[in-house]
Amino acid sequence: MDRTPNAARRPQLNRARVLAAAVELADRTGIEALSMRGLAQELGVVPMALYKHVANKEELLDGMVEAVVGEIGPPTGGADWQAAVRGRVLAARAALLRHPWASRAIESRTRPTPAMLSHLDSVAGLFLAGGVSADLTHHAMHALGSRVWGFTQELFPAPPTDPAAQAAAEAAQAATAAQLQAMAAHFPHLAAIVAARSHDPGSVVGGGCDDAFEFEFALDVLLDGFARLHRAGWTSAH
Amino acid sequence: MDRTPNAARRPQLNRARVLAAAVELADRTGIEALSMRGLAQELGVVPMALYKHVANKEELLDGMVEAVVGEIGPPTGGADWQAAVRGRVLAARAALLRHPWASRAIESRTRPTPAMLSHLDSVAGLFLAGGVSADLTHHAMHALGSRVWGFTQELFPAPPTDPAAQAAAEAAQAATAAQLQAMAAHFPHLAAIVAARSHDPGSVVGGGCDDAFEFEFALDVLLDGFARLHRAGWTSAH
DNA sequence: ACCTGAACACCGTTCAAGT
DNA sequence: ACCTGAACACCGTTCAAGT
Repeated sequence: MDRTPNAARRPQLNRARVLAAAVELADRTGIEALSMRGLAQELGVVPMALYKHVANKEELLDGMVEAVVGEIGPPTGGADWQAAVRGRVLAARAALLRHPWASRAIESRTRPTPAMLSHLDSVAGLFLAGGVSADLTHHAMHALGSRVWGFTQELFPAPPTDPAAQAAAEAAQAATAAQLQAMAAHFPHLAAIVAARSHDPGSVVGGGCDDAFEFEFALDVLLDGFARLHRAGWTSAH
Repeated sequence: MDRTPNAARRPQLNRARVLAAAVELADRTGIEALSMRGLAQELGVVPMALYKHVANKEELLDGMVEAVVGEIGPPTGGADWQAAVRGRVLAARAALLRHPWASRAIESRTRPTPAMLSHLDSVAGLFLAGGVSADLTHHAMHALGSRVWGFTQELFPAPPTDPAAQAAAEAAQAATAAQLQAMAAHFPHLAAIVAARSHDPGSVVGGGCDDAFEFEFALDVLLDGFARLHRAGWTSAH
């Protein structure tokens, strides 16, 4: 058999293989470099062959997000609601850290996918199971925002997800002493708080901060705030 | 004079005119539809003419962000630090709401622009002037994240900034009764908290929530948390 | 049913040439 | 000094054709 040259060396294309290859390619080259044509080439196939398995590029990205969000796995019960939500958010973060492009892909979606809704539903369920009102849970979920996916838009601009460009950006970011002095002159308050940063004296902005610490600090401030409002019987008066 | 046909009807191109036209075009058509070629056409000029005034598209976007962040204006002093920071963040939000594409443009920057650094410096200055330690200020700024620009990645995916696509998305989002029941069956906790939303019973996800309320709710939870840590003499042990 | 080839309507950007 | 024209190396996607 092997009627076509392609079938001789490749298993038949299907949606799962297309999505897996797209995830792998994005892991390797960044989301900006991911194109239908490049993905087709990776699969040893002509670009139009992909369109039998995904309707268009938007649906490809939906499928990739679905795959990553699906990695989060089911919630582990037991703890109080504050610890349970914390654990689930950090599990989402762990999944996203494995795919640096994923936060950008999630941001670019214009509609939630089933796996996204399922994850949100499970987080909401942890609040409600802990006795938090639907009203407070609703506003708490909004306040978490993209933090329920394990990321947030950071204070300083994000480095590109393309690994090569990322290395270049980090090299460019290593500030000289002169640049540091110029910054201190123009932005004295920033210079003061940058001096108070947790780690890594080698870089000035963007790098040099402990991402995990900052993420958990903010998460805990929010969760403590929610707990306080819950204990006080808070309701939005609407 | 009027040597060229173009000079007869248009003032000479310069960086400010290019940036102003880009901002206006993005306001009207969305950031996704903004192209160097489209912008050139808007200005009655050939695409390559733009490259005398901006190095490339990235620098064009830098300039646009610079323009919007520059609209925030200088801080108003007087109040306690918590109110001062709150006011400044809401001023940033007001500027960004005038340009729906601006949050996406800020997200896409890989390096802070001078106006961005200046705004960050002014916010840091408000904390420090209120007696908050550089250490706590640093982590508080990280916790605010993109909220210092007046936006955050919301829980549900963002509608496209292109006004036409936005209208289409909203129409598609108006859920039928059947869809609502299906959602309640699959995602019971989401259904429960959506039912507790502030406003607008006509839509199910994404719409239907009071953006201003959610933004200020989260901002106040964070600011209250920072104030509490400040009063308790909190330090990160590093 | 699935893949291919050629084509269309776009991009950002370079280079050499005009005035 | 500033703008133009033609070209290059890309995009996503359509349509009609192959097997």
